[in-house]
Amino acid sequence: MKKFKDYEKLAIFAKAMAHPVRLEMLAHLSAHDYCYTGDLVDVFPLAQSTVSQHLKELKKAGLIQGKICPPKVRYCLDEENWKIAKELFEAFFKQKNV
Amino acid sequence: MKKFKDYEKLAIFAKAMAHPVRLEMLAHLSAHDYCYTGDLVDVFPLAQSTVSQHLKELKKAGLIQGKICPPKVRYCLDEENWKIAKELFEAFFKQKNV
DNA sequence: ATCGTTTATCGTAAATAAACGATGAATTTT
DNA sequence: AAAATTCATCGTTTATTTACGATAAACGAT
Repeated sequence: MKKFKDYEKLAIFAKAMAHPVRLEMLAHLSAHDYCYTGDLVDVFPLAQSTVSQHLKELKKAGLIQGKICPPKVRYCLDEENWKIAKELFEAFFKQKNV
Repeated sequence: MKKFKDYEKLAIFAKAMAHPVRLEMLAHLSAHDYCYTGDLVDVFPLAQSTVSQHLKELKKAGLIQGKICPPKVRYCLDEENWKIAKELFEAFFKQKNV
C-alpha cells in the first residue's frame, strides 16, 4: 500500500539527518542524555550562531527538545519522535514489497 | 568511539532520502526489482527532466544503479550500498552510548 | 539516411540551506 | 542598577536544491 504520508515524515527526519554536524549532535545527545548549547559550541569548530541554527533544524524536525534553564538552554532527544524516526527508517529498509 | 567517517556516509544517504519523491522512487525499486525512467515519469506528476534529476541524486549517493538497455535505462537498487545504508541507520538509532 | 523513442544534460529561476558576525533578550551575578 | 553570561535571531553572503522547458545524445525501426 502507498504510504506517502509516512514518506513526508520520513523525508523530514532524513533531511534533519542530512548533515554530519547534526548527526554528531544527535549522537552526542544520544550518549549524554542532555547538553547545553555551549557544550556543543565547544565541541564543533563552528560559530555559536551556526550551532544554534543546526539545533533549530533538529528541533524543527522534532528530533530534539529544548528546555530553558536560565541562563542556559538544555537540549535532549525527543524520545517519542526519535522512536518514530527509528521505526520509519526500519520499516523503510525492511520493505521489499508493496 | 567517534565515528565521524560513518556520519559523513550516513549524511550522504540521509540527504538522498531527504525528499518524498526520492523515497517513493526507492520504495518503487524496492518493490519492483527494476524499472525504467519512463515508468517513473508516468508515476510522478513531474517533468521528465526532474525525474531524471532525482534519479541522478540517488545514483550519486550510491543507492541505485542505472544500466543502459537501449533505448531505455534500467534502474535498480544498489543492493550493496542499500545494505550499508540500512546498517548505518540501524547502528545510528541503536547507539545509546559513546 | 531519416524518424521516433527514450533519457540525460543544459540553462534558468526560485527557494532553501549553511555559515558568519553583530545584535538583542533573558536571567544571574556583582 | 550595572555587568556578565548564555543563547536565539537578524542580516548577509555563498552554495545547493528543486523544478521546468529546451536541447542533445543514443539507438532501433523504417
